[in-house]
Amino acid sequence: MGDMMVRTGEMMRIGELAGQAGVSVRALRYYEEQGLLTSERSASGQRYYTEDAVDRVRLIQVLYGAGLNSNTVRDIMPCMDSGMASTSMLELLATERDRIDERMRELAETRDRLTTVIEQGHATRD
Amino acid sequence: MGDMMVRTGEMMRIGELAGQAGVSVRALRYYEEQGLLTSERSASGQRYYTEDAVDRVRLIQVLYGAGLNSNTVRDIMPCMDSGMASTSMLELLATERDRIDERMRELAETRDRLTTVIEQGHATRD
DNA sequence: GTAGGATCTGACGTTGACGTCAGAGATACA
DNA sequence: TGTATCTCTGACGTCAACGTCAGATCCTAC
Repeated sequence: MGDMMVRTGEMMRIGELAGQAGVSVRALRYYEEQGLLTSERSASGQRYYTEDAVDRVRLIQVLYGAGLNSNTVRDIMPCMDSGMASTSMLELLATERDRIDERMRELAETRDRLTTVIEQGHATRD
Repeated sequence: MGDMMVRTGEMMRIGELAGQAGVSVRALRYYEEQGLLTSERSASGQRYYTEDAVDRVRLIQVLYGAGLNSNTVRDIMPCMDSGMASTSMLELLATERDRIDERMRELAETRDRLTTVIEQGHATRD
């Protein structure tokens, strides 16, 4: 069965992809379920991935980390790959970027607030 | 019963606090449950708050927004109020501040990545 | 004193990105 | 050929910060 696959030697199975990308096997299945990641299947249904899936998974993680949800990630993944985007895509991208900027401003404010308390605390400790 | 309360005139009930602080009534009860917010109770069990509860609730929101959980917020609230902190508190504060800094770095990276794609998209559209 | 809104205490529901488990088939290696 | 490990598909569990609902109680205004 294995030799019926094309380019088997160059491909990896889900466990190795999980290891290389630093996520769980469950997460990879979830990404596929959400339409964020595709895989070739062997005749018996086993998933096989090419090397570039590693970067793709890492990108998914990064976008999730920035607070985007599955739907948004699915929408913008194509133009992250291709570098091409329609006008509406560009708007979406800009919206998300602005959201991230706003989030960073909030975080900066909170950090400054913490810093103030820390400095006060050090000053009080004399 | 009402005239058994002290300083009733200066205090507000939960609905008004929710309105002034911009959160839900349910959220305020949850904060109390988590030990983040206290209230005086009337003989019949109604919650009453002073004006400064508004700022306290907003601070809770800000800290939640920065990704801190209830336990951490409960731990650092005292020194946010008093400006005084023990050595271990200062460490906790610094840890959280560093976490926020790290988070901001991640966000900046993602934002730059989105910006690159946006600029590529605009360039392609000629 | 009574209608109507505000508040009370449980207690179950929600959401998203997975974790975890069960049972069965697939693969790799001695 | 055996067997240890990996992978498969459901499907239910988790966690945090609340949302929502029920039924009872409270407060305010007329």
